[in-house]
Amino acid sequence: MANQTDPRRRYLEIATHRFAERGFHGVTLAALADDAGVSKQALLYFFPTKERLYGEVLARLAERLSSKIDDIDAPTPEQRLVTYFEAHTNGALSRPDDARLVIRVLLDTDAATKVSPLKPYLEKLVAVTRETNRWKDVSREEVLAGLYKLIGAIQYFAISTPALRGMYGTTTKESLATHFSEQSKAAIRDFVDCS
Amino acid sequence: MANQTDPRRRYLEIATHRFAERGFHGVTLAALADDAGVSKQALLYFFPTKERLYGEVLARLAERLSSKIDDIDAPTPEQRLVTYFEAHTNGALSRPDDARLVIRVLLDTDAATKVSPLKPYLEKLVAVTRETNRWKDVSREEVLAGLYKLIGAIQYFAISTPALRGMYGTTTKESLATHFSEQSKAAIRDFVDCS
DNA sequence: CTGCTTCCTTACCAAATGGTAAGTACTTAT
DNA sequence: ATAAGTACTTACCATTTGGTAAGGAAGCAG
Repeated sequence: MANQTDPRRRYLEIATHRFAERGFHGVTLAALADDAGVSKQALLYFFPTKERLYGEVLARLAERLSSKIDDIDAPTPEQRLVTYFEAHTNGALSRPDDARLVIRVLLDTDAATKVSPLKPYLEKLVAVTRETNRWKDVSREEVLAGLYKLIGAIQYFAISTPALRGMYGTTTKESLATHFSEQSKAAIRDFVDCS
Repeated sequence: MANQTDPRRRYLEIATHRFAERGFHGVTLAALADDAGVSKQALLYFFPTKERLYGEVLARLAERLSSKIDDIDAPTPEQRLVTYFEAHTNGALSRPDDARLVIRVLLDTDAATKVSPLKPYLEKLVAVTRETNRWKDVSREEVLAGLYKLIGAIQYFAISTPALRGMYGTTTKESLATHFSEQSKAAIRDFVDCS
């Protein structure tokens, strides 16, 4: 596996997990190095600064988000959307790192930031959605608002799972996740072809 | 106004804003002191550590969240819910500090954290919801999952507004907010009395 | 006037943090 | 055999960080 042979990539994966978990300011180079079992300078050999390392983590995130839309192979736009959203829901609930990173990016982005790593992903989602019959003639803004309502709920729940486990225990959290998953799938179908 | 006479409270309000904006690790005591126009030690006079200051910020947040449910005066549980959610949507979109704080708490809470400042708020929401006819005989888990879907979308959009303004400009962001607000209100009514 | 409380100041400090400099072991190409 | 590149290491450093110590001005009670 590449983890064993490509140190640069390995460090990026460790950093992705930690930044997702604790945010940019909550992570130190020393902690990352410790995670990887190397010295700080092993990281600085590949990434000149902490900011640049974080930047690469976000660039890879953007790439993953976009490619998960592109890689879907389904005959109709409607099926593409449903397939994507269901996969996204399952993925976010079982491995919430990307959802956490996305939300951290949104939290840390102020109005002065003109370029966001999330923009291509959002644009792509809007484009795919507007290929469906239901959303064909709807304004970009209205489509994006609808997408936000759907994705927002999923992302929000996904990042809450550790907190829910802490508050209610594992079994209750599992039950919540099951209910949420079902309700989300209904919402997805509703989004794609209702009314 | 109390801002002029009660320095402790004034510091708490400044801290609330900054912690919402940048997170616990993204804020330094020196920056807060600078915001307030005093020295670091002015803050440490009232709050022994940064952690305790943050703890008080979160305690006040929890108090605000709960009281916003309690303070609503409406004849039926259904109306209470609709009133609450619509006020919450408007509030979150116009002043997203609390939404940001809530999401930061969720992000920073791991499964080991048994006590969350958000728990009383969630419990209260579940209780009010289960007073309605629609949710009367539904399990707590299913109710909470439904609430999450509704609130999650609103919170997620609320914290995104600066990023959306940065990506698309003020006018598009306003248009998005209007569409989102409308769609949310429909979802609220749907949640309370549909099917 | 004195003593007490409130709210703040300057001076200081140890630890942590991001980052630089210089050197080293191992592999690969010539 | 040697030069060059890869992937590190230890040693070090300036700055920032949360926090301590000590003291002082303003208001107010006796």
